[in-house]
Amino acid sequence: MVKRRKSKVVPPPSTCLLRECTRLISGAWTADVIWYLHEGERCFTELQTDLQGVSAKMLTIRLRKLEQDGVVQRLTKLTAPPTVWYSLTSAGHELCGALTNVVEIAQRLKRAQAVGA
Amino acid sequence: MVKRRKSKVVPPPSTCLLRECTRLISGAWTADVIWYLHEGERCFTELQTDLQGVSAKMLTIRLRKLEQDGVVQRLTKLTAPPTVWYSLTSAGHELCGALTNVVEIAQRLKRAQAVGA
DNA sequence: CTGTATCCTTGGCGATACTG
DNA sequence: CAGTATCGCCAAGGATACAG
Repeated sequence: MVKRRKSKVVPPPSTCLLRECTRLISGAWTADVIWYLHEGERCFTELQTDLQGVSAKMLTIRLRKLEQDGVVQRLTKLTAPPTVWYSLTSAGHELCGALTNVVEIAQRLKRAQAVGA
Repeated sequence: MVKRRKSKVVPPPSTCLLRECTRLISGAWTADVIWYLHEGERCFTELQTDLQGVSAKMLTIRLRKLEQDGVVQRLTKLTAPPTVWYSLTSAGHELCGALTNVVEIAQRLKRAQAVGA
């Protein structure tokens, strides 16, 4: 059953250019995954440790989405206990760099706020 | 009543540096507000029109938060029907620039994805 | 080890009505 | 015009258990 009250799930494409793009880094843990992957190749449990508090479910979802978006690469190594390694693509590294700029500005704003208030 | 089951609202400050920063641009319409404000000073209803679909409540919340974060400025003009003008601070413009970089990368990734799939 | 499936809670956000 | 207050829905995401 669809159950639409008015017209909820309406994606007006005009103003959504930005939203489509911010969707790339939206969601809990997304930025964190990119951040920790920037430090180098990591396997699943390592990431889960790094992100301290993320559930396996969310980590999987985020990694799948980022892989699909071309931000991270998945590499299965057929070792005795098979492990999977994740790393950033070149675009992923670029994205991380751009994100870093945002973070810097955010930090500066936070400091300014702390001084001001 | 606080009602904690395990230890839900735990804000471990170590890994949360990034989250604190991404929090700045998180939430529906936040990026859009910054985006449209970048084009110049806008009043409340103009923004509401620009953002096509935002409720007054959310717009107010976003503007208040962005103002509090030092991203936007609020200026009340005591005209006959009093109007309020919003604009980006200098930091806000920087933030918008940084966001633009992210958007560019996101667009490129989207094109690559369209080609690849 | 690396996930996947299910259940359940929380709060983000839309809708609506009211105020100065 | 520029908000504020209240209600309610729904989806994001945490917890847990299970699978390859």
